[in-house]
Amino acid sequence: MRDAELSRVLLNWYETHARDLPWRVGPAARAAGMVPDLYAVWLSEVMLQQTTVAAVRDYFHRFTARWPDVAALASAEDGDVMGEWAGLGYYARARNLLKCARAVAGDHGGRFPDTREGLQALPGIGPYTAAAIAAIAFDRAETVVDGNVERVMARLFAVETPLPTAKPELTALAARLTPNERPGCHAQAVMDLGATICTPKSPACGICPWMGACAARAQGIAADLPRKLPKKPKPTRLGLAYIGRRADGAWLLERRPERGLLGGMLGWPSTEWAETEPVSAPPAAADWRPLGAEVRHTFTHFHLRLGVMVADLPGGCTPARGAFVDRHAFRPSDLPTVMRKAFDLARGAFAAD
DNA sequence: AATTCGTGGTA
DNA sequence: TTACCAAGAAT
Repeated sequence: MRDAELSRVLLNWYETHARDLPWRVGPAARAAGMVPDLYAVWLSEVMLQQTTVAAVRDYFHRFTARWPDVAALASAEDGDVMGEWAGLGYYARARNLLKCARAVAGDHGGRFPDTREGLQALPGIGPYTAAAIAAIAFDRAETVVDGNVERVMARLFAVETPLPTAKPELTALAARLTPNERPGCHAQAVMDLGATICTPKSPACGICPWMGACAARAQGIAADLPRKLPKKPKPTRLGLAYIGRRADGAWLLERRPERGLLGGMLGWPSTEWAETEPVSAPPAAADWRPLGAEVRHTFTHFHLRLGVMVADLPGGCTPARGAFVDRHAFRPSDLPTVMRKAFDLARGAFAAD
């Protein structure tokens, strides 16, 4: 099958199998002249970086309900945006989201650039996201290469070179298939194919529109591709978190530094997380007592075993670190997951109010 | 160029 | 329980 033929077959499949997503204008509506909302496309693409559709859905609805457009988001408080992002992970995305919104509102007259190059100059928009927005929102013939596309191309053309070495080769193959007609639908079609048919494990080759053309399928190695370089083992780090409540019910919390792990997020004051036994570092003088249990949490590159210390803090308490958050202002949902897990473990240790 | 950066679902 | 994986970007 020629490249143009492959693209046509895929687009036909997409007409009837496109997933219905909140931020998407489907192929029928698009053919009728509907255009996706640029803000929705940008927001969803950033949220979808290394994140599943299922995890993104509710966050997308909450963000768009609270901040309906880029101007509203640009005017938001940092802490509100970080709190709304809490639990979704990769928090640099939220910091860059705000930087990007403010750059668009301030430097670009409230309009996103309409080219891949212009988009990629913005914070948090890399090669994938720039191409995706250009293709989906502006219907430009840009080649979108995400994990789905890499997998689909590796199988369709039986590329046995392991990732990430194979990335340039897979990008070139994907570019070959990018049509000048309806490139936005094409980009979403390849990704939908990867997400629903050409899945990482046990791909549904039997119902794949590209079954007849797939080289890996012909060789019986579809499920073995793409090959990947072995990854490094994750070490285990140890730490202690301090969860303190003042007599009036206020909680002692700390805004984490902008850079690094959980950067910009609210959290419990804590020791360093290292592979050695943590050195005690209570944020305020009090009778800290250990909980009987610890939080186990796995980050991208290490496992964490987080011990939890709790204390009732006196009314006139002046902490060395962190600040008190009023009991009514504190929302556990503002915390990143590891901190919320610690709170869930500890809350029973405090007297009910 | 290699590291860093989250989380929840799944086998 | 463990390891793998997902619409990657920044440094």
